[in-house]
Amino acid sequence: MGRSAGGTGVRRSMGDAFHSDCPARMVLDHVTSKWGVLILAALRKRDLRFFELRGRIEGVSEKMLSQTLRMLVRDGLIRRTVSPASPPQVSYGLTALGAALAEPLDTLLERVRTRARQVLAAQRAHDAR
Amino acid sequence: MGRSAGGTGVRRSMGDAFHSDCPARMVLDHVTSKWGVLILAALRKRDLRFFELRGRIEGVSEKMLSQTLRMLVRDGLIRRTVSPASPPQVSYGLTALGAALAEPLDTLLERVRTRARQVLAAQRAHDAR
DNA sequence: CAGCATCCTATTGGATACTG
DNA sequence: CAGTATCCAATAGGATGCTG
Repeated sequence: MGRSAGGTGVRRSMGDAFHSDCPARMVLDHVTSKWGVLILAALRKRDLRFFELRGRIEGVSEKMLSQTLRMLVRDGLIRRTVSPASPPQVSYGLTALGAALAEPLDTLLERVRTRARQVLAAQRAHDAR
Repeated sequence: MGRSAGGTGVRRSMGDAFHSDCPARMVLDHVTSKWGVLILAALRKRDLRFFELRGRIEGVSEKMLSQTLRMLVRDGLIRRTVSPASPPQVSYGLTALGAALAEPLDTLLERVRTRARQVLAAQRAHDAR
């Protein structure tokens, strides 16, 4: 059966889909979400503003950027700071909690980058049969 | 523009959606996929058979397990070994390439586990407003 | 045991347009 | 600049049933 009748109406925002039981699984999904990884890794070097993030993370839409940012801020992994100015200035940075998770993610990212070609080669070899 | 006309018929299996340009992004998505993380981390200790993986990774369906496994094998991150026996015996293990990526993933997983409660607390604090 | 095929829904996420 | 809202398409992924 499952939620054949559309569920009992629980309608949370994002990523809380079915983690009511295992919190770790929820955090993992937030953190390894398509844009979450890239955002967390990008913020390791220094705090960044919205448009800086958008520029650094290729292919992200404003919608997904703000949506993911909101989620990670709620999770306490990212801190949002607003400086009162005429052109609004908002910057995002890692909290201690966020930094602890961003570190292995950044390591992963580096390793993925240096090995992407090998994976491509493996795929071609595999498909050759 | 984009794929308004349904694309030119390119129909690959999984995860290759729109990574024709950036291989690293594709690898990242495979590796941080919902079940990919868990599979890679689970195989760090030792090789496991299909049913062992299914047992260790709570909530995974056979479909997603075999689908993700197939993808990771194609990527050259996981090695699939078949022992000829009357009840078929297939075991999965990390390749050197897979191990390099599984390590930071496992670190991430550990950190997520120990910090899940803090995230939950942050969410509650955030929602209180 | 170790899977694959089919059917179907929920979630992801892109495009576009608008706001403080 | 820093978003939000709406609409819509693609995909992830669960349920179920079958096979070597």
